[in-house]
Amino acid sequence: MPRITPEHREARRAEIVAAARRCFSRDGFHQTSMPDIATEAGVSAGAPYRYFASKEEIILAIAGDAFRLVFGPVERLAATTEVASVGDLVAAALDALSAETVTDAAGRAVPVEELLRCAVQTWSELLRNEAVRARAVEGFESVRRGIADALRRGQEAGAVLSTVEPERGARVVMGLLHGFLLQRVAFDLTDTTGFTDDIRMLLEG
Amino acid sequence: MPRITPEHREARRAEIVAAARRCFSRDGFHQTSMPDIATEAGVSAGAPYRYFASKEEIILAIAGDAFRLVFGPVERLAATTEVASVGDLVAAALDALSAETVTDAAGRAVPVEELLRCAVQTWSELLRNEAVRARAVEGFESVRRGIADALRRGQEAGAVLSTVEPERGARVVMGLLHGFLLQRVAFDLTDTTGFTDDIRMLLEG
Amino acid sequence: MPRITPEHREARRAEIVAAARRCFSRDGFHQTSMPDIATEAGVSAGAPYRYFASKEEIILAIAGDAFRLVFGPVERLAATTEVASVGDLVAAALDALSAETVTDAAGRAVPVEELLRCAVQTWSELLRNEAVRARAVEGFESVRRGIADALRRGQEAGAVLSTVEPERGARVVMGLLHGFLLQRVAFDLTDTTGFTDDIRMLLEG
Amino acid sequence: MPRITPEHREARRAEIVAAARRCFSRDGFHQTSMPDIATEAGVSAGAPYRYFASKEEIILAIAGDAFRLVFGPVERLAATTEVASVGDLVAAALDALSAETVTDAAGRAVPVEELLRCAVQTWSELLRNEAVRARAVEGFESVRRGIADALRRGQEAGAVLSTVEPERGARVVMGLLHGFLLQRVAFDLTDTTGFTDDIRMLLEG
DNA sequence: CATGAATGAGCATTCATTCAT
DNA sequence: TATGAATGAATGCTCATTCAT
Repeated sequence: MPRITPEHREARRAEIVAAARRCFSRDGFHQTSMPDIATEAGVSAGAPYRYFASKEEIILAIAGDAFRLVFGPVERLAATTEVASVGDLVAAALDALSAETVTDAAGRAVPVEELLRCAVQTWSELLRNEAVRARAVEGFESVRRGIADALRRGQEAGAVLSTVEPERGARVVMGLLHGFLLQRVAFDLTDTTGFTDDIRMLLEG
Repeated sequence: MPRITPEHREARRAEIVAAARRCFSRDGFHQTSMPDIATEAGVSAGAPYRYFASKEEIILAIAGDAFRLVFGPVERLAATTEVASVGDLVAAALDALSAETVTDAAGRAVPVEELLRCAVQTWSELLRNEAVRARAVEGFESVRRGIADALRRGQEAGAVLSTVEPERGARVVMGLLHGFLLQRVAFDLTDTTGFTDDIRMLLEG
Repeated sequence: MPRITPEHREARRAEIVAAARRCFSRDGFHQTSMPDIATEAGVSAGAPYRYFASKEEIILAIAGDAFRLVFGPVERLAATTEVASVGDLVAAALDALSAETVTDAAGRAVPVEELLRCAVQTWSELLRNEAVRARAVEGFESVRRGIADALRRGQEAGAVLSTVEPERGARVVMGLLHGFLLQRVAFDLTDTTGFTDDIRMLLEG
Repeated sequence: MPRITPEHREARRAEIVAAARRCFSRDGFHQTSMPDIATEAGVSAGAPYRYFASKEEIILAIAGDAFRLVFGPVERLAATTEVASVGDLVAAALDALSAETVTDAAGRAVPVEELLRCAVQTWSELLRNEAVRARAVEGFESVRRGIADALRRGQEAGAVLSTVEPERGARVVMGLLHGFLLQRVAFDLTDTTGFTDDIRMLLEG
């Protein structure tokens, strides 16, 4: 019989992840030391190792979150939204990405800004870390499939041109979303509405 | 009087940069040590310090190259191309990004793949390195201006909708280019033609 | 009044010692962690500390066992055997050391192989651990005295040369026993009979 | 062209080995930290890593020395001595082991006491370190062969019983030598002459 | 009594950088 | 100039031990 409840354990783990996310967001994966994370979490130097076998596992957990949480609203939207034009779809997705926080599986609010800063670093990491890459690709494909479905439904409803191939069209939409995210987090271009309007303009004339 | 000619010195510097680029592309900025770079360049451990004050300066040099060289062809294209539709512009840009190598200021061929892998890492780096950020923003704005000009010329020629605001429209085009580059280098989606066709389809119906 | 009986307590302690012995034999004193021992014993991480104040105390207990148990049969033999030649004595001792298991004070069977592997490590340990040294010396001297007595009885019976000084002759016999044990456990030379025959040959011509 | 001569490099390496030997002899392999070794050698914490890839490599080097140097005189003796009785052979060997120092390949004097204390620890180490074991077995077999040869020559000269099988007789002699070394270093029994006399007495009546 | 979570000092190792030659 | 040996601070990680429950 454990001395702490599974809930407590889960909460402690979440605190460490949150601390790591703050550190990574602020200083980067490689400029953050394990003692930094422990200090930020207010625990001892050894404590994180009771929840993660290595620093890489923490990075992996956060890389997974970055994709899952950031694109969670987009996926839900793509699955449920009324059939709409491509412009509507992109606009709705960017809108979903513009919240201050998103909610994780346990209902905790996670700052989108932190997640995005970690997500960009994940792109570097997946270049030579197979575990990170696998998680990123899985997240990417999941969102892409969701968007492709939405495009398909749009075509059935006549709101999307039937000449667009949904799978490939979804790739272009993903490109726009990633492109926007990069501009927002790395180049401080945070004007979502303007970007959305411009896309509509280009797409719909 | 110098014991080595400026040309020799410049060539030696370029060798070190090229070695660093190979290492960074293969192993990442932070998994590459200065001795690694020296070894890859076939010089002594101290040699790089005669050309760069620190590892950060090498990263900075390569970050600058990554943006300048990758987007150089796009800029030239935006400046010189016959006025065209937005689809044409994007297609031409992606086409330019699909070469095996680009040529640096001294006429040396530089593998695009290496540059792109460094560029993605630069996005991480600029999050907390002001010097890298400055260089990246400078490159970004330069390309964006070029594209905006091209859009303006397109509007004058009637090939681009006059309702598009060139500066902001250029931002969307940059988003598409970055989104494509990320997919190519991080998610192995290398089908340029398909991507281009899909963009055209979405843009032009 | 205790919640567990002394018997239970003693049994639990013996389990921990046995687990530690297996770990030490397999991985060495210093490559075995306290959690390793607890896991091997199937108890909690804190449990060993209710029976031993420190890891060193466990090592000490096992060091004592190593000498006491390994040489127990030799001592009994030296005390009880019919007077015999030196060759007989050594042969009988090596024979006693060749059993699969020996029996501890509480009647538990303990694998000789494990004890020997711990004994060899004890030789290292006693070089700088006074407590271990004391226990080892005590065991050594006890066995040596037993062998000296046997030699004395042999001399009285005319089976051992009267010119042999028993105390010092016993030291040579101990050297042979230790030398054999080392060869067996460290150099995989397990041919007891051959070794015995050769000793006889050398001793008795 | 190296900045230090190979001689200087070799000397530096030898200093580090000597420092490690002192530390290991005093505190044991596992109680000695790499910083301890560096401090003892009067060099920086990183310096040993320019000569040895890891702590294990230092242990390995010293394990090799322990066997080679300690038994070097014995091997030379076995190879060159006038044919003699087994008692003479053992006596000469123990005599050779009783010097204060032995000389390594480069002519440096190495304290025998230190080597022996390291040798005893090597017996522990070889139980679970294949590299150490290989080196130890190689040294053991080499000496044993030398002793077997000496026995064979003794038999030819009529000084050793022809019924003794040299290879196996050599094993008994090795047992006596190891047994003596253990007593000397671990049990403070340093009286070589007494031990020798007793062996003679037992062997030759 | 027993548990196992938590601690925090300690360790092996790396690496950016310096500087005597 | 160029070399490469040396430095030493910093890092990821382990583990003996404690103690609240």
